Amino acid sequence: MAVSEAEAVVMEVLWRAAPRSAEEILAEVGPAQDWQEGTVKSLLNRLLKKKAVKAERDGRRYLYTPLLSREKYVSQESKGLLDRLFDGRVAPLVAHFSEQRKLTKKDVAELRKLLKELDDE
Amino acid sequence: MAVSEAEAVVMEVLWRAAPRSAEEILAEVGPAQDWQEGTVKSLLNRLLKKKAVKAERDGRRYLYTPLLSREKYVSQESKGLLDRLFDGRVAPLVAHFSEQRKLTKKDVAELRKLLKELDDE
DNA sequence: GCCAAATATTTACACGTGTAAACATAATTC
DNA sequence: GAATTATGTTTACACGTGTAAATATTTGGC
Repeated sequence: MAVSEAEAVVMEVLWRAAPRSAEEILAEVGPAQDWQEGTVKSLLNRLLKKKAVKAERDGRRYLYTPLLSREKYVSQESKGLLDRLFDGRVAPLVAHFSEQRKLTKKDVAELRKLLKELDDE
Repeated sequence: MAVSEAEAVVMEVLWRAAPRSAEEILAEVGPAQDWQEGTVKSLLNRLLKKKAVKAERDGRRYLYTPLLSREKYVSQESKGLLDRLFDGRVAPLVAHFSEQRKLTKKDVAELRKLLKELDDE
């Protein structure tokens, strides 16, 4: 089953650094999300059930570590969107952002570089 | 409230051509989705409630027309993904697909062209 | 050894979603 | 005009999600 959006917030914390305890996760995410301890615990337990994280006892608490990699998660999410909305093709996606004026100068520069590098292969 | 995934399937049909009746929508989508009539009706009613479509009577049935444009929907979805996973920036997204070898030759050619056109502005 | 603090586990609850069955109503056909 | 057909409307139900309260358990401190 898929990792939900709230669960992904917890995963992001763990992807930044792991292993971590529920308390540490709350400390990092609490301010932004305004969550209670119980909320984080529930999310962690659901992530455990989904095998997206594992837990190991550390004294009286657990430390959580991702089993699902960010790369894999990002791939799934991105591919989903691409397939659903852009017929699986990248260029139309970029064209869309271009039309929406969502390409920054930095984006354009980086895309140029990226394409150039593709040449050299 | 957001248009859900099953609802979006119905929207796609209406975006291809509208107005359309529930029956027509089912005919187009049924084979792929294996839905019953009632399912389509429910989805249409939810879309009505969300103001994503409007309905006008046509004899004994209704004809449905999108109120939410595909452009707008695609923008919302795309921006959501971009913000959640790529810090709102397009180049890293494309880099991701590049690393995953998801860029076809056609994509690359189109991206080149797109960048060239951005030059001429 | 008992209490309080820290932590985990269980249970909850409202809402959205996917999926339709059941029911209502209106028009059509015989 | 009664039965059938087409269509819409209401209700349902299981599951996931966001959010947590309630409860249980462990353990460190006295």
